[in-house]
Order: sequence, then C-alpha cells, then structure tokens
Amino acid sequence: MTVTIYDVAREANVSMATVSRVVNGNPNVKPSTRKKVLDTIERLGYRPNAVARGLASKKTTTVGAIIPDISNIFFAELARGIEDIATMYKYNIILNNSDQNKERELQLINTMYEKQVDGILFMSDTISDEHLEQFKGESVPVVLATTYDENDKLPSVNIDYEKAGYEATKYLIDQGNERIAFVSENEEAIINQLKYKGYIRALKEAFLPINDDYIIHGQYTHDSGMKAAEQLLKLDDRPTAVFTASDELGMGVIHGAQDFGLKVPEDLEVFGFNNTRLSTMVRPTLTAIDQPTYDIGAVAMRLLTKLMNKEEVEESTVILPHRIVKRNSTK
Amino acid sequence: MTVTIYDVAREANVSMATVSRVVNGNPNVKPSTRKKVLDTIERLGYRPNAVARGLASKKTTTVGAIIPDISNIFFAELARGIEDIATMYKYNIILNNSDQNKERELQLINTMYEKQVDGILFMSDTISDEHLEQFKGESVPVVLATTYDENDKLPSVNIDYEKAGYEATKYLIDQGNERIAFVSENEEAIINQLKYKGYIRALKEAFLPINDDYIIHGQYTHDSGMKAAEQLLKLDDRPTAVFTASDELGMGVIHGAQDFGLKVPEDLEVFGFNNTRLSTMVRPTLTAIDQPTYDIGAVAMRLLTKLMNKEEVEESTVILPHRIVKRNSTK
DNA sequence: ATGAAAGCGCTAACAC
DNA sequence: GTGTTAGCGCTTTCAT
Repeated sequence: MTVTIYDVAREANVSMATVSRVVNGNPNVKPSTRKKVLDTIERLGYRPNAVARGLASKKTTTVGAIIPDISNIFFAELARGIEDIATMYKYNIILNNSDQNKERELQLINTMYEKQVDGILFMSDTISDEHLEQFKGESVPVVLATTYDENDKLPSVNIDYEKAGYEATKYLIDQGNERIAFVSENEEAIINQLKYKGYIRALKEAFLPINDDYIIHGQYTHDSGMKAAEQLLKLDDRPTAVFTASDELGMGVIHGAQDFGLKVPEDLEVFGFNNTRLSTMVRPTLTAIDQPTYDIGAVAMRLLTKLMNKEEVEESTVILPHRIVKRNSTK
Repeated sequence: MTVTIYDVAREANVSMATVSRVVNGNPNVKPSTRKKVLDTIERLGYRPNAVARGLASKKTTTVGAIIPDISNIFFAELARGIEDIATMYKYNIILNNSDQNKERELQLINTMYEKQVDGILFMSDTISDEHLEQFKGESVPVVLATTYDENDKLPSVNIDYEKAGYEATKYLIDQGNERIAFVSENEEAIINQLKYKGYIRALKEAFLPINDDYIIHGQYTHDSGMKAAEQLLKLDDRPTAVFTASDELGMGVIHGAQDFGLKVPEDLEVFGFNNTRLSTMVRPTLTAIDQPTYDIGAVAMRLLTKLMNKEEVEESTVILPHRIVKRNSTK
C-alpha cells in the first residue's frame, strides 16, 4: 500500500540506511547515488512517515501550545506569532484551549507528554506548584508567554505589567484626573495583580486616595466593560477616568459611558490595554498600552526552539518593551 | 529512563499484552489483574507513548486543521468550535495558517500526511484541481468548513451564502433603499461570489439597476471597510445602504461614514455578515446575517469524526441555517 | 560512501 | 483470561 523507505531502497538498489541519509540531507552520500535515490523517491511517490521517525529519533518536531481561549482576539494574535515562528523552524503546533481551568491544564500537559511533543508553550493566569511539579518531571522544555511564574523557575516572555499599569495610571493623573477607576479581569491572575499594583503605586505617589468603589473585577469581555461603566457612573462621586485591563474592556467602558449619555473623553477618559486591532475599531479610538502581542508569541516560540535545540540562552526571562499609544479616548 | 509498557509488565508479572489491554480498556482482563496492573502503572508513573501507539495502530488521534488566519476573529471562533468537539472525541488538532496561499496550502496538506493525521479540516477561498488531486491520493478523510468545492466532491459544512446575500439585499430593498452597495473581500473567493450572486438576484428581482460603482472588492479588514465607505460616499449619487461581506468590513463602513460626517442608519444603512462578537461592539450595533461560526466548526469536526470512524453519514454536504439579526445600523 | 542490524514502544493477531 | 510474537517505518551505531 503505502510506500516505505524499504521500497525505495529495493527499487534503487541501495540500503535503507542510504535512503534515510538522502532524506535527511546527510552529506555522506555520493552525488550519483543521491540522485538515483531521489529519482526513485519521486517515481514511487515516497513520503516519509513522521510517526515512525518520531519513534526512532525521539523527536516529533511538534510543540504543544496551551492557550486560555483562541477565540479571544488577544490570544489569537499571540497564537499567530507562535505559529509563524514555528513554521519557520519546521515545527508543528498542537493547539489546545484550557479556559484557564487548572484541572484541564494539568490534563492537557499530560496529553502533550503522551504525544511526545518536543516543547510546550504555556499560557495561563496562574502557575501553581502542581504545574511546576508536572513540568519538572519531564525533560521537555517549557516557555511561558504572558504568564508569570512567581518563583521565576520557568523561562517566560512578558512585558513589565506593573510598570505598564503605573504608567497608564500616571498618564491619567497627569491629565488632571483625581478619580480614576480600575476595571480588570480575574482578580486572582498574577498579571492582573501586577497591573493593579502599578495602578496603586501611581495613585499613592500622587497622594490620591484609593477608593474601593473604583476597583472592579469582572471578565475580559466587552459586556463586562459595559456593566462596569454602568456601575461606576452611578456612583455619586463618579470617576473621571478609567484604566481598563484589556481593549475589549476599554471598548465596553466607552460604549457603556456613551449609552449612559456621557461623552468620551470629555466626560470620561478611557485607557485600554494590549493595543489589539480592536483599539482602532471603536469611536473614539482607544488610547492604550501597546503590548507587542504577536511578538510575544514569536519570541516565546523562538526561545523554545533554542531550548529544544539545547542552545545556550543568555536570558530565559525576557521582558519585552511596551509603550503608550495615545488615541482619542483620552483628552 | 522512561517507563515503558515492558517495565510495567515485568513489575506486575504479566505480559505486555495484558498491560496493553488494561491501558486500552479491553474488557478481557480479570478484575484482579487489572487492579494489579493499574497499581504498578501508578507506582511506576507509566504514561503511554502516543507515537509508538500511532506507529503500531496506524491511528494518531490527531487531525490537521488548515485555516486562513487564526488572528481573524471569524476563524478564531470557528477554530474554537473545532477544538471543543475534537477534545470531546479525544482528538488533538494540529493548527496551521495558510493565508489562503495555494502553494502553502498544498505544502501544509503534505506535512499533515507526513504526520499521519487521521483527518483534515480544510478552510480556504478556492478548491483547485490540485487540491482535489492531493486529497484524492490518500485515504485520509477531509471536511471543508466555510469553503466551497464547486465539484461537490468533498464533504463540507456551510451556510447558503447566495441565499444569505439575497436576503440581506432584499432586506435593504424592503427598507426602501434603491441605491445599495456591496462591499466584499477577495473577488475570486467562491463564497464571495455567492454572496454577490444573491445581491444581484435581489436587485434584479426588484428591477433595480446594477451600478458597478457600488461594487467594491478589498480585504476583509476594518480599514478596508473605511476606505470603501469613503470611496462610495464621494460618489455623486451615493448609496443609501451598504451590504458588507463581513462584520469587520461593516464596522469599517460605519466608522468611515461617521468620519465622513454621516449618521448611521439615518444617512446610510449598513448590513454586516457573520454576526461575530464584533457586531455588538460597534455603535450603532450592526445588523447582520448570523452565520453560526462556532457551530460550523463544531459540526465539521463532528462530521470528520464520523468519517474517520468509517460510520455511515447520511449527508456529507451540510448546510446550516442562517438568519438575519436586526440591530441598529439599519432603520 | 554504504550496508547490516538492532532497536524505538506499542498493537494485534494468534495460540493456549 | 493471558502470553508470544511479529511487525509498524524509521534512525542510528557499528562495520566495512
């Protein structure tokens, strides 16, 4: 049925070993026999079986990517970065959604090991000891992307979220705002806590009071942003600015404010996070922290290729630069 | 080093075959020995090697998905549908972006075959004879999602795009519009042509003239929509309504019109396509054809599982229902 | 430069 | 109900 390396060897009057050498670009083959083998490969329509190769060589050239939710535009952009670099280095990606459910994550990691992936890219809100233990048990390299390991054990690619949170808040303060809200996602996610820390640091530095009414944790969704806006704007001393933990939230807050009858940025300034394509898809366009999403994926994948290849890496905890992109949702 | 089935067999005083039976849930094992085996599996930390299993059984429980661009929100939602059902049936997905580049697609399909995937999910704008030939050569089942094969050779999951295009246009006609533009994506994509056909049919049926100035082909992006709006609104007899081939385009047209100083829907009605999350993330919210994106992915994957399992399928060309979701971008 | 042969870890007859 | 054995298709020493 299917053509194997053995068939090619027989037809070309050489050994399997020689065919294998040709297929794998081993230089120790006389040009004439190389041509002969190549010709019969062509003639028979031989195609190497990656599974057999994987079993024999203990390398599958596939890496597992565990992502919270691919339908989230942020992770979709990140995944594209991963994928492009993976392709460049001839790796395939096995993609899985975890919904940041710990049990599911642990189970997915296990499946990846069963499939003998050469490396793992992991994204989540929290890295527990169980995660660490599971990773430690194997010799498969792991890289975290937009994910913090508090113990700093695992290679990772991130931006400085605390600093970004600080800068966004400070920006709003410098605009003259004194009542600034913080609308974010899952309260327990480390990254959210870092943004929060930055927010608090900026407030304290400016001797502004911290008002718990201004701090809202919800989902990362547009809808959650709308609800947050409604809740904030009903307050007696409503905020004059909102720092949101994602663009989608920022968009929601803008629309929530508009539906409430307010003008953005005149009555309420809104600051987003990530600078996904969404930020230019609202009116007014969204001022935001630019997180180089695609690049984070790309750099993480690149780092992983080095690790899989056992190359020396100078620094395995990489922090990419971020910046503020000023648009029209702030004055 | 790694624990194999052989180690388990030795430690449990049974044969590899018995261990294999236990691992694969074969009922022909005495409960007591099953327990014994399970215990030593636990004790040794044995984990089956899917690659070896794949080689021996000729099944990898992996399917390849070739998608135009995962960072496109439409495909991201579709991919989520695929992934969820794949997980349900214990399959893993190898995800690849093709950018609808034919050479790349062909090459990706080849890689999937090398990796011995059990099935392929394929999405693109066009199915050429070369595609067909490549698919035909193997016994690996293929399912198309939101992709038309004009020769109707391959199983597929779609909606009736011609009808949807007709209904959207007719809706705008029934609103009293006589000058209706059509803003779409890649002109050569079959699906686009179907939407276009529906648009034309509705116009003809209403005895409305077909104006080439009103027909614009661009990208699927927000930006492309904005440019299209600008181009249309500069016309002397500018349209009073626009039917767009995607939500992102629709969003762009809305913003383009607003930037032009017009009000939507008062001065210009806008009709979108897909009903992704984006449609509720604009102001005014976007009236659109609801294409059950997630479901298309889910149904396609489900169909593929049946095909891989050699089950009889009653109908392998499935057309899912669509509907019009009325929002505020139309009067 | 080429070949022979021993696995890689598992499944799947087949035998008992 | 359990064991034996022959592959699956390839890589990788080790010879020559």
